[in-house]
Amino acid sequence: MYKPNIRIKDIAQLAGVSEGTVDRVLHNRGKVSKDAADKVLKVISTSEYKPNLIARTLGKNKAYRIAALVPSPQFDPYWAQSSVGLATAATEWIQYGIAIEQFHFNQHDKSSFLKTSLEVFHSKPDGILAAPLFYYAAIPFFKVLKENKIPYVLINTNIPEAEPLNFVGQNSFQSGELAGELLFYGHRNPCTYAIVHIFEDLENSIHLIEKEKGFKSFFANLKDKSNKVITLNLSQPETNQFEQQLQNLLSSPELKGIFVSTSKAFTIARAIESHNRKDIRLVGYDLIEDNLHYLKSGRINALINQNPKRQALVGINTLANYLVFKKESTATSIFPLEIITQKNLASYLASEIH
Amino acid sequence: MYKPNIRIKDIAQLAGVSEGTVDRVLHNRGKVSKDAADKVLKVISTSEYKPNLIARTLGKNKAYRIAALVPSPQFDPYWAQSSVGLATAATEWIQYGIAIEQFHFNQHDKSSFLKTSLEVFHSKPDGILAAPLFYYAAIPFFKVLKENKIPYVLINTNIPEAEPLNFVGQNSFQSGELAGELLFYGHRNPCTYAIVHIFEDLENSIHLIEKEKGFKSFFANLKDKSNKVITLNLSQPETNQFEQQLQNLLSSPELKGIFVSTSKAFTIARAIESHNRKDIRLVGYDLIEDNLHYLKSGRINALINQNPKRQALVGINTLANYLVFKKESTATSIFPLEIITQKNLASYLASEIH
DNA sequence: ACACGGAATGTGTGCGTACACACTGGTTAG
DNA sequence: CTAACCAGTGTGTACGCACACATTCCGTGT
Repeated sequence: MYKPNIRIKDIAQLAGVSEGTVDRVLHNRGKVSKDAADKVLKVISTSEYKPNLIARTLGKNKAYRIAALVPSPQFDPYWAQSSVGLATAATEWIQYGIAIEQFHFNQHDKSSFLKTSLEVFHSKPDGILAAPLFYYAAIPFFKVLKENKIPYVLINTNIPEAEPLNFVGQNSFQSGELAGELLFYGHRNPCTYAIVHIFEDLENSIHLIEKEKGFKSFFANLKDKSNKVITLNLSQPETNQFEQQLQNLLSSPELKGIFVSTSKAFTIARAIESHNRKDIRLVGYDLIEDNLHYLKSGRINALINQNPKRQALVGINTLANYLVFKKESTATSIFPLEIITQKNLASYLASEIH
Repeated sequence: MYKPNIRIKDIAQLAGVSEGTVDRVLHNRGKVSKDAADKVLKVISTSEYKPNLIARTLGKNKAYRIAALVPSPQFDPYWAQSSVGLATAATEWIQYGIAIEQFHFNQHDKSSFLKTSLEVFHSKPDGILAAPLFYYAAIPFFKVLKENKIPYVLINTNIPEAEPLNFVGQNSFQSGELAGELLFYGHRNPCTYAIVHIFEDLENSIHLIEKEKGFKSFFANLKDKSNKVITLNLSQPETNQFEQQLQNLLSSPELKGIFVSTSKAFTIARAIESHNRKDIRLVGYDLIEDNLHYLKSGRINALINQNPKRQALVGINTLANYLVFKKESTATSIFPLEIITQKNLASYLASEIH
């Protein structure tokens, strides 16, 4: 059975006022007497009015611009995938008059982030999607946005005090716990497990610190407390210092598991291979090509998928829904911690959004 | 930069005819002189006209009815989740004039499926979403639908020869392989692994057979061929026969892993507990309450999430997009094989669609 | 008493498409 | 010779909402 939706015209008739008044009440445009507003609200509360989104969009016919403040896709496959997500979102929303412009910054350079964020602001967009990799540097930026009433959505790294329209990403603490579980699963004897950060500005990278906490927490909560967990901050890959640090790490026979906190697990995989340490398990992040190679060969045991593409997509979707349809969003879109192994990799690659 | 789309009005102007004539040409309604048609076609060919879907839909203002042919949600938590997905989709699409009606059948009774499918057909829906659990019984049904040009989408179980608009579900073979991997991971010595079907009409359940094949294939492809794989078709749970069969199975000390092919892993978890076999790993399907209990306690080691809710949602989305916006879909929407463990369960439960 | 201002309310138009309907000019039947 | 017909063409309106603009109403100041 089909129940036609109630329209503004119907509400106006039921409340005994004009369509214009109903419209003002619905959109809080003011200039309505309490008497009239009450009548309208009464009808609305008993009638489950749902605006026809089709008509609304057609009526508006306004062009919105969304700016995306993200690391440059050229130098990091992770952010390349994110960028693809943005492009995908762009094609989906273009018919609703939404244009998405990407602004890229150097993910290892705080000043580049600051400079690009200024550019974003000066372009006066209607909404912003940002990956605020530099925690403390980003806070004033969002304060300004708030003052200028420009809505913004965060991906990848959360900054709760920035109070974004939405945060899209994973729970980093739980992610670290999961990494612990994946490395530990099936082991019986006490061993050493390492968490490795690679060339990161840790002070600004709250989410990496959280991963580390979760990782340590996993082992601390085991009944058997005899496992050892060590932390390592590595230098830039392909430098002498980097090789030296790995040399030290991999010479320990007790070491049975390495957790890489970013998408750079493949660099460690290479080192493990050249040291011929088949007994060491390796867990890292993300379905980027270099990682997949080692996942397939078994040298990486599991990857946790952060799904950068979908993060970008969902982020844009919230923003666009907010702008076009005035749909409020939930405060956070927490993504599941997807475990990728040899045998379910194909299914992830085959699914449309992975 | 924003490039406004060319409209019918613009084409009419460029071709020097009226909007009505352009409309007739666009829709092949005839009653157009060759002269006028040529002018219009010429303009169209050089202008990349894209109809505004919003305006088209608003103009049509047609109500569509989608029928969902799925197992009854009352007797199975898995299908309850699927049903929730349908309800969610319904609220999203109602504003586009799409109504979704659910038709439930008894998942253990082929004749119930046939009877309900007839009801669906007689309700003359504009589109159908079906979970064709009874493979061979379903084929003629889809043949009739094809003849009547009623579009349909399949979820859960694929019937390739039915040529649906879309199939939404997982690759069952890979799913079985993954189960093997999850049970095997970390084991060194040869053991016995069992795949267990619970109270299913196997002959009609192609997807369960596929899971079994995948499971066996995993062990067959290992270098070490000394593992043993056994298959078991159990009776209805909570019967004497069921308990007896489990008694036999669990008395084998070599048995180290059990893979339950459906969402009923919790029934096996109970049995393992009462037999006190801590050395047996257990892998099953789906985030239903009884399973979660045992996953949290560690009695179930991992669950593969089939995501019935999202399957229903995506299925309806393809159908609705096809009906409302004439958007063609991809032939299949393969879902990733999501691995759920103790440590990433929370993240799945927290994410909006799980 | 009248003009004025501002709040409250009503009316009308555009968005782009689809389709019903009206109109035109030329042919044909009565 | 007029009426009927018809292909070809143009016009107008509905779809439901948003928003600009027009109108009404009432109180206040002169």
